[in-house]
Amino acid sequence: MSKNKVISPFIPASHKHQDCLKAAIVAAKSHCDAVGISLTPIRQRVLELIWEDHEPVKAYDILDTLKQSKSSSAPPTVYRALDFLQDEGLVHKIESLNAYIGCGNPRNTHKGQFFICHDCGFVAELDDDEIRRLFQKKAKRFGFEINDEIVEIKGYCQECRGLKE
Amino acid sequence: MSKNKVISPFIPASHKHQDCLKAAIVAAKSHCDAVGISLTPIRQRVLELIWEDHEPVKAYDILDTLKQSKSSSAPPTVYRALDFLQDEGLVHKIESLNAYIGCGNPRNTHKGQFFICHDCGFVAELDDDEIRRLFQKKAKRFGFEINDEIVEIKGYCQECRGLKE
DNA sequence: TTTATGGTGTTATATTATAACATAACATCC
DNA sequence: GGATGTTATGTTATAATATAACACCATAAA
Repeated sequence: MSKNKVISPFIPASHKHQDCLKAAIVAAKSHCDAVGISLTPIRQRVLELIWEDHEPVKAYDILDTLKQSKSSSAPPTVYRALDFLQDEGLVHKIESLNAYIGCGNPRNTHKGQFFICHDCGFVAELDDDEIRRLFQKKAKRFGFEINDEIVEIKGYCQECRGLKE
Repeated sequence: MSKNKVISPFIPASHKHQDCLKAAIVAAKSHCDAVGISLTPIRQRVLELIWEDHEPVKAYDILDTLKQSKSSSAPPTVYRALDFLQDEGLVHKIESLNAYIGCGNPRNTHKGQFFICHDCGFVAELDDDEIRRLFQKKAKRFGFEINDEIVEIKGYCQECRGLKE
């Protein structure tokens, strides 16, 4: 089966984001139930904070927020939750920003392709086999066996480009 | 003009690396001369250290080496040199490794696509328009304007795959 | 009841990168 | 020649990101 999915599109800043967040939590819960692992309160809270917006979130920003309600929070609190969420495909790290973004399509293995707007910070995620096939084609030429891919494309989303005109 | 260049291929570990290093320094000097900027001793030394190998090099490893011959070296010494070298396209940062790799094809603007071997650490660099065109095609669908791309593909090079059999 | 296991608490530290200000060396130009 | 500008470097401090190591506690399995 070939995937050319848009996992997270760019959506108008005006959208009702509460729905995105709720859907993400529901999906996360059902994923964890299905796999038999536990979305503990800390992990769920971290995931919620990451889904506060469609922008990548920094680990220490998460920590600052956690501390407000739970003074025992420390860097390992956040990084452990992030590790868990990343392992489960609920969150991806944007390497070039040292920041973390929610994924609405939890599957253990996939790595997305990210489009990141410089202006609004929104991130769109694709899960696109056409891109992967092209990488495979390139790799094959010199006998390289791919097992991980990082694709982070920066620029300006449609909405922000409109504002600039 | 369409580019489908292999900027740095995977080459046998047995190759005569001194030649790679020399060529890189010559290319860097002529680039800097042409552009009218100065490859100072510090900058050249940092570039040489990065070209010690075809593996990405960490900033603080560079610093440790610099300190051996020049005790005044400090983090800014290295990061300033790295900034200069990156601006000139002489060095690229591998975001997912927080490490820096030499580029034998200095041009101010380009960003390569990197293939990184998990085993030997070698990095191959492409400068490939077919990949860029595919990104453009994807971006166009949702009105995204690309101005920067990060592509870091991990896996196993031919030589290391051979060793594993 | 013991023994694993998974999750969290806690302290400390490692790693990566930048801010801010001072100084030096050299060029230009009145 | 002296003022000024520019580029590069020196120096100290600190910010930002991430992990190590060990203690503790609950719950499940044996």
